Amino acid sequence: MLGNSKKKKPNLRDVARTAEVSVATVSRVLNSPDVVNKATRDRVEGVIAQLGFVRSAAARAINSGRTRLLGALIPTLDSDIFSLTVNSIEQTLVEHGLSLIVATTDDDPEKEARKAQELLDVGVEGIFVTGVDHSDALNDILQRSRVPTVAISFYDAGYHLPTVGYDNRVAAEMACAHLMELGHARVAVVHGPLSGNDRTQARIDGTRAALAGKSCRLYETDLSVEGGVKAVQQIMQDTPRCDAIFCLSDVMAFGVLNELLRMGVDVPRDLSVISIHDLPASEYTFPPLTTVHLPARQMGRKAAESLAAWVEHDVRPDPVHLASRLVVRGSTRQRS
Amino acid sequence: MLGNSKKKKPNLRDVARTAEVSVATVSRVLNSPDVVNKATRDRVEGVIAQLGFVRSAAARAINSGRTRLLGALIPTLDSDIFSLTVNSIEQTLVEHGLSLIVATTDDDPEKEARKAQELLDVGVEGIFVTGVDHSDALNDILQRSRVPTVAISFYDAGYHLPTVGYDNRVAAEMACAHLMELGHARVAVVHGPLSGNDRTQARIDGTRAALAGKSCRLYETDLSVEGGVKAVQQIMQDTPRCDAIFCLSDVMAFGVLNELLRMGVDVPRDLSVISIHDLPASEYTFPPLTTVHLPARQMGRKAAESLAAWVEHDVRPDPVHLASRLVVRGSTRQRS
DNA sequence: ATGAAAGCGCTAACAG
DNA sequence: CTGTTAGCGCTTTCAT
Repeated sequence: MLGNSKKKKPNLRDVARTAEVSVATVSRVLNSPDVVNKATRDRVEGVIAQLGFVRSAAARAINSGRTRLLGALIPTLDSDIFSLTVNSIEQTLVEHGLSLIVATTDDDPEKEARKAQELLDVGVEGIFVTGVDHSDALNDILQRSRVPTVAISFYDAGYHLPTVGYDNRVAAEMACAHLMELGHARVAVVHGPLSGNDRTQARIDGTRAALAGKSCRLYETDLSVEGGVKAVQQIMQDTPRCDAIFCLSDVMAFGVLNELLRMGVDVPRDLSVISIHDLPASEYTFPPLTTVHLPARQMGRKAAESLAAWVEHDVRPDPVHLASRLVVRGSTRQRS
Repeated sequence: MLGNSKKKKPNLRDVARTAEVSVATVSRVLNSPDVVNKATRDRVEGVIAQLGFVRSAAARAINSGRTRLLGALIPTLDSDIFSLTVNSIEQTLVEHGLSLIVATTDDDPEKEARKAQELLDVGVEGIFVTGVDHSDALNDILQRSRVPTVAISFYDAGYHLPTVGYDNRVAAEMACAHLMELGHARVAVVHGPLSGNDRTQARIDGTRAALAGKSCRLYETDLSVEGGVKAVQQIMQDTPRCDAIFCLSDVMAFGVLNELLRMGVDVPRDLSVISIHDLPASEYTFPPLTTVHLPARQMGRKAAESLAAWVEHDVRPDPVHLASRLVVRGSTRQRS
């Protein structure tokens, strides 16, 4: 119980005084201990421990010009869609001695711009943004601050910021190709909200292109398990005779699968279900979900490495394309 | 395109110089605009915009002694278990003008202590820790830094830190009580790793107490959907005649339900399945999962409000108990 | 209403 | 090896 509860936090000078050395010496035992006489060092370290001294991050930052803080603008952490990636980003950044501030945007461009400014205000040295479709406000803020920024979840080599992500359009095309191979002609496409979500838009574009000529009907719903459930109810009412349901995200597919089960529709006998994402749970649904694998964790790692390098060594990273691949499991089968 | 790409970031002095005023005036237009002559203010604001000046967070922090940064030590963001809470914490903190740094610990006490130190090093003013069982190292660090800290996911009024959470033991008891009401006597308990996880331990304690006298067998597995799948395989081999499976977290229950389905075991006819958590997906499993609702989002909000108040107004918050409640859905039924 | 100047806590020359 | 001292960028009296 050394807690001098009431006293203010001790600073470098306090330590120096009670250790009877100069502030420079204290600073040295903190930053390059080996340069300091063992005896003095021990004494100083003793005092530091005794006083419970902690260097002020602010003061360090002001001198070094570095905060070692990075910020991430993420739509939401409310589903596995982004939290896997954020988890991976954080773990990778630690290896570089960097910390991560998360800011959720709910796919609202205005909120995104506001939070970007807040991130800059707290002094982040780099930012992760999600997707490539942003408000002018955000682009302005990013441009004038000149803070290294990488865009994730979307690969686009021509984008003005380095992107680290997958080709959402191609992912959709892969799923559609599989559906067509299986002979499915009438497909219901279940997707989340379009506003502020370029990933969804790209997937829809890919779907439209791949399914050209076939009967394809779009169902917009919440990007959630519940959204999938609702979509199925709608679909069975509108298009009971479709061959397949294509969900633009596994999260909705979970709801679709379960609701179909509840309704007594046999997947894949009566209907194929396919999706995009391949979340950890997708391998264990009933039936196991056929889906296009998007390497969310790997994306987090790559993005973190790219931004870390940019921030640390001032090298603007090249865009990184992460290949997606179709994982055929039990929820799709040849049309009978 | 005002981007003087090569130049260094402008500072207060630069602004003052080009606006032909003193630094004090610039500082004023930034902090108390109304005190400054409209004309001067406009001019200064113009220069600020023109130069793309952004105040240094570090310098502000050094003066105010505030960083407006909070840190959260979270086991993982790899499942909905904590990401819902983190999402909610972040959203609440924004309302208080605070930012959140996330640090994942993988339920590893050592890593937790290390990350706590890192959080302090970057200057957080407050910390969220998960659970109440921590290494001495962490407790030391927390104590000497005297940084406001609240513990979440676990309610314990007697803990040395304010807790905001549920009574994990009671949650388990509620589930068991339901099972007993239904006449189930042989239950298989599926739980995640115990090491470093006091929530799990408390739930097991509650289970043991509530099920005293009944046949109850424990199955430890990964805290994941896959973990649930594996556990079922084990259970069906060991204890094929059990009446019920009690999962200590919904995440595992998802796997249990799906694997049972795959095996052709009818839930709830052949077997009841019950769990703890009530994640967004739990309402839509097949059959819908009977589970003890843990208000994860509300916990995030409460915890954030508590810590924000502590940090801002120096009022140590009281512990907050969040009631859990049994949500009976379709996965349990009277033993026949 | 505005300016001059003294710090805030620390790092980094530069001397000894 | 250790001390002196000049900043870092900004806020904040205290004058004017």
